[in-house]
Amino acid sequence: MKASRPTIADVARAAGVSKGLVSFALNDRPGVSPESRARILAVADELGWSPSVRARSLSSNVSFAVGLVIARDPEIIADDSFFPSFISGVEQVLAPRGQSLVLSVVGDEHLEEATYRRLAAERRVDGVILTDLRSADSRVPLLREIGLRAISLGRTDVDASAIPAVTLDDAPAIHDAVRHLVGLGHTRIAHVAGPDRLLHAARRKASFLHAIASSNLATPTVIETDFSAADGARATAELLDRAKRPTAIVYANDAMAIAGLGVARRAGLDVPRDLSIVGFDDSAIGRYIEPALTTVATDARGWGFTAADALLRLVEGEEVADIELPPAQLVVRASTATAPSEPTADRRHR
Amino acid sequence: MKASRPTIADVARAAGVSKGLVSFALNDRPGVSPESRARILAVADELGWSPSVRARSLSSNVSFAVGLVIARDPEIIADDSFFPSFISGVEQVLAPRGQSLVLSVVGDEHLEEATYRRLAAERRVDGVILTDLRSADSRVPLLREIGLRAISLGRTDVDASAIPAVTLDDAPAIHDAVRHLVGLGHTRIAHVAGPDRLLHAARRKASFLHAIASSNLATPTVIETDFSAADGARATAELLDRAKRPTAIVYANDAMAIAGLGVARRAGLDVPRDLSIVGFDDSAIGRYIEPALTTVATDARGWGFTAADALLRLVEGEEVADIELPPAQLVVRASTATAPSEPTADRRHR
DNA sequence: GCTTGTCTCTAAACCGGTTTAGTCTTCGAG
DNA sequence: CTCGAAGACTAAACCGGTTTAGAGACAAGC
Repeated sequence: MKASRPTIADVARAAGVSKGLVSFALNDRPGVSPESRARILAVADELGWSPSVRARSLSSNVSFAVGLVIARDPEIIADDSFFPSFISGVEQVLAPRGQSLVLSVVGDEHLEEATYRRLAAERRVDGVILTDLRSADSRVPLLREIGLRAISLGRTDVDASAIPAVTLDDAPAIHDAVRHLVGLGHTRIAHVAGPDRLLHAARRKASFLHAIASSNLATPTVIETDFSAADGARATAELLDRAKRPTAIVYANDAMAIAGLGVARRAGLDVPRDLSIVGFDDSAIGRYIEPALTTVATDARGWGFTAADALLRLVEGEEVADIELPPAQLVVRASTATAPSEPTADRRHR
Repeated sequence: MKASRPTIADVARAAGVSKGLVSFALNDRPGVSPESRARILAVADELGWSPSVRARSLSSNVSFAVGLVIARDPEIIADDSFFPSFISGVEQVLAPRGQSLVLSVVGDEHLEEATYRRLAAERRVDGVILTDLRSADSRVPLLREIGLRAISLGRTDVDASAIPAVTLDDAPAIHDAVRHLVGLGHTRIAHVAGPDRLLHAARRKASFLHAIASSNLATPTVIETDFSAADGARATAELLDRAKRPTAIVYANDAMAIAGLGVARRAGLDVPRDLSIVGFDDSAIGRYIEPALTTVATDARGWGFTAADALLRLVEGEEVADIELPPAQLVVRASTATAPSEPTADRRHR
């Protein structure tokens, strides 16, 4: 009539063996006779024994959990469909392996370092997944200092060998997007980019600029944003206000593209007749708005899956090499069309 | 030159006292002279000591973590802006108190029970926050069975006293929305509801029906969905296909409202001239689309904050009573307007 | 002077596992 | 027949904290 759950000692007593042997048997380690092993497992099962992570963590110096620290304004996370999909991919790996995900959302980057330090000091997690890499990211030396293993989404520019990366190449899709627009006759194509300090945002921007250059177009306008719908709207308004406004805009995420579409419409423009719009993310909403959003699909779920799997392998001591996922794909829908003939350029404003 | 971090024993040795006394001093417990306490704290600080949650958890039988299990398809979470805001509110309470959030995204409800059981069996968390309550929710008896403390978002219909609830009343805002539409001359107002088995979705539907009834309108059409943008689009198409199509639609979330707007547009309708649309969530994107979405704002962040705070108090043994948050608020923007005069009802379809 | 009580502190048990050192059998090789 | 090695198993240490029982010092009360 024990109130609390059975411990390994209870199992040992019931099976008539020592604690140590039970531990061996339960962990599939050699040195246990087949009969004893079977009996121990049977008894453990009968008693409804299950291991206490607490005890196991303490003695084996392993947390059986991985961390994910997201340093973004919650509103921006909400606008972005990346994280939910990403996290579900991570879970898909963790759950069957008995691991947990410790999530921290820290709002601003100043609390970030403290959060990683706490995770490491308290030994809450065995490793972390690094997202939203920044240029000269201070987390790379920080993680080394506090001895926390990590996998990064995209390669860091600090010390590429320090942290294994799972990469997903945006460039081909962005080139395709620009080529697609150029093919439709667009020559003034602008880019509403993410924060320049975020490597992936910078990389998308660079890919964009490169694609424009290789199409022999003039240097385009690029406006930097914080990835929020609000900032996407502001950037769009700014672009449309220009004397020679762009006839196409490539956004760094769907939320901004959708907000931009709203702004364009309010400015009296028809999308895609007067303005073509390309998003990035392939969010569900983009498929249903009118016009349906031409966008770039990245496999966020697969990214989470792969990163989590790599991290667990890393934590278990395996050497993990960088992993390259299939590149992002351009999805052409209805928000892009033939460029307007020149005169149209003045139908703007009110 | 110790490689690993200092333990309480190191501090004790350095301060010339016993382990036990160090523990007392660090936990602000009586029975330590002021001088000893000061010295111990100074030494601990100097050595850079920080507690190991692992050890602390094992000996004190407390996990210092709370769980959140989300049983939804990841795509639906991505469409929904609730969880990111909610989680950031939760973090705001947890982080300063040294607690962690263990997140599980389980995709479908069948894995849910196993997840809770695992969380409890492994003693990963001290309590959980229950979201997306269902009618006759099996988690209520389950949590009792496995002895996991919990706070629920909204009151359960199983045994209201079993789990303290943090409630946020949608009804006034939904009544306001209906009144607002009725005031604009609408008489055929439909509702695109969430899954009926979700209590909050059912409650929103009930509020809607009640508001319609008290406005003396005929029983309206209600279509049930799974909350996804895709299903919102389907429901909208179905509504617009009816002989007597509604002139206004109240959606159970913004994602569906936005998808519905796209469908309406594709059907050749102008929003809000031919069809008024009301969302629910006050997502950022809704503010920027054209027309800007009339919607209902709920304080997801505050909900997370309050629920997490209540849960921690509960875990510490305090009696926690139900907490009622300020009700949701209708936000009128541009997607609602005067009802079209009757003939308009036939401009639909292609 | 002796008891009682309070304060400060130590030693040791404890939480529930893992791991190491070492004992006891058994069996094959020489 | 003896020795060595392998296999099965036990006892005990250990992880890093918390908590309890109790020791010693000292002051107050009778």
